[in-house]
Amino acid sequence: MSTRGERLKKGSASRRVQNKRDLKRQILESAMTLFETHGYDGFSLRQVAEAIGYSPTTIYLYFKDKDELLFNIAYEGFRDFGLALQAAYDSSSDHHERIWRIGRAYFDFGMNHPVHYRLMFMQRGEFLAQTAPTGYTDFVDSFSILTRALSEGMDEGKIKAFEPQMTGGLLWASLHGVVSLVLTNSHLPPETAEPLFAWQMQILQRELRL
Amino acid sequence: MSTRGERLKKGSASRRVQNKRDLKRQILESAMTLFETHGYDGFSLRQVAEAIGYSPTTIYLYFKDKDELLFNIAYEGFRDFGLALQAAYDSSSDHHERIWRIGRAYFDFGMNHPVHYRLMFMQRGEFLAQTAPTGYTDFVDSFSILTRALSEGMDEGKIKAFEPQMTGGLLWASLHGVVSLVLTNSHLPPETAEPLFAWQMQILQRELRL
DNA sequence: TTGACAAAATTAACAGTGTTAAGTAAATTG
DNA sequence: CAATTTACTTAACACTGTTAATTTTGTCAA
Repeated sequence: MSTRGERLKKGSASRRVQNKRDLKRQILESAMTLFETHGYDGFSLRQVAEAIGYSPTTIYLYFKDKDELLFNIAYEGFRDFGLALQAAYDSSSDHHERIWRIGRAYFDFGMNHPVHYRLMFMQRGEFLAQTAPTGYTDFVDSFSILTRALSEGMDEGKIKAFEPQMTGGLLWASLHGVVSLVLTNSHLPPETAEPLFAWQMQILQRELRL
Repeated sequence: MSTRGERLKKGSASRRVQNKRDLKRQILESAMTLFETHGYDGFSLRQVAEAIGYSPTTIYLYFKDKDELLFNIAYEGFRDFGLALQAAYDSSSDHHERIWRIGRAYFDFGMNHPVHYRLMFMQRGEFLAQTAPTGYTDFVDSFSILTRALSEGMDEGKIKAFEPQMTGGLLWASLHGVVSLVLTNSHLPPETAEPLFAWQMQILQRELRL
C-alpha cells in the first residue's frame, strides 16, 4: 500500500510541518532576543513581526496570543534552569555538597540571565504552574530537584530531618531573596551579591547539618 | 500695605492652590484604588480620568506623566512601609526583640499590601532610589531603620559584630525572599507563608546572637 | 458690571499597542 | 489544469500614553 504517491504525500506533508516548525522556532528565537534587549514592558509583537519580515498577524498562526509567546520565552528559561539544577544535582554524591551546588547553580542562573529570571520568577510567576508546550518532553520541574536532594539526604541521615517541602521552600526563598533583591534594587551594589549569597548558603548549610 | 484687595488676592490665590492640591490628591487617591484592583498592567490613565470625571489630559496638569503618577502611588506605600518599620523599631528597647518586630512588620506589610509591595520591590524597584515628591517631609528611609537597629545592637554588644550594611542586606534579602515568593508563586500554598517566615526569622536570630 | 487676562480643562490628533475578520496569494492535491 | 486547502496579508477595532491647539472658567482692575 506504500505507493510512490503516498510516500511523496507523506514527505511533502512532513516537509510542510518542518517549515511550520522552523518559522515557529524563528519567531520564538527572534522574540527572545528582542525581549532580552527591550525588557518586558518594551516588548511588542509588531517588533517581532518586523524583525522576522512577516506581518504582525502571522504570529497568531503560530502562537495563540502574546501571552503564549511570552510563556514560550519563559519556558526556554525554565528548561535551561532545570537542566542547570539537574547538572548540579548530578555533579556530586555528597548530600551537602550537592545542595550547595544546586544553590550555586540557582544563583548563577539569576546573575547570568537577569531578564529571563525576572520574567520567570518576578513578573509572571504564574507561568510556573502552567504545563509545558507541546514538543517539549525534557522538562524537569526545578523545585522537585531541590526537594529530592533534600529528602534523599534526610532519608540517608545526612541532613536534619525537616519537612522536605518546607525545607525546599526555605532554600528557595533564601536564594530568590538574594537574587531578586540584587536584580531589582539599584541601591544594592552588585559586588555585594556574591558575599551575600555565600553568607546565605553558609547559614542554610549550618541549619541543615545534624 | 495690607489693603483689603491684597488680602483678597492672597486668599483667593491660596484657595486656588488648595483646589489644585485637592484635585491632585483626588487623582492620586483614585489612581491608587484603581491600581490596586487592576494591577500594574491593567492600570491606565484614561481609567483614572474616567473615575474622577475629567478628561485624560487633565492628569498631565498635575503629574508629568504616567511614571510620575506611578511613583507617587509607590511613594504612598514607601511612606506607610517606613512608618510601620519605625513603629516596630520604637516598640521595643531590646535589640533582638526590636529586630524581630521589624521583620514582622516587613512581612505583614507584604502580606497585607501585595499590590503595593509588588510595585515597590518587584516591578519598579528603581523607585527606591528616586527622591520624595515635593510636599512630603516625613519620609523615612526604611532600609536605614533596619541597619540602625543592627548597628546599635552591635555597638552595645548585644548583636554579633558583622558589617551592618551587609547584615541589613542579609535580613532584607531573607524577608524579601519569603514575601515575594509567596506573592509570586501560586504553587506555594499561602498558609506556608507564616511558618516559612517564622523559620527564616529564627535562623537569622540565631545567626545574630553572640 | 464689564472687559482683559490668566488659569484650568477640553478636544483633536498622533503614534503606538494587542487582536479579529475578511480577503489574497501560494502551495498541494485529484 | 482546476479545485481546494494552507499560508499570509490588509484593513479595521478598541485600546494605550502623550502633545498641541482651543475652549471654558475664574479672577482681577476699571
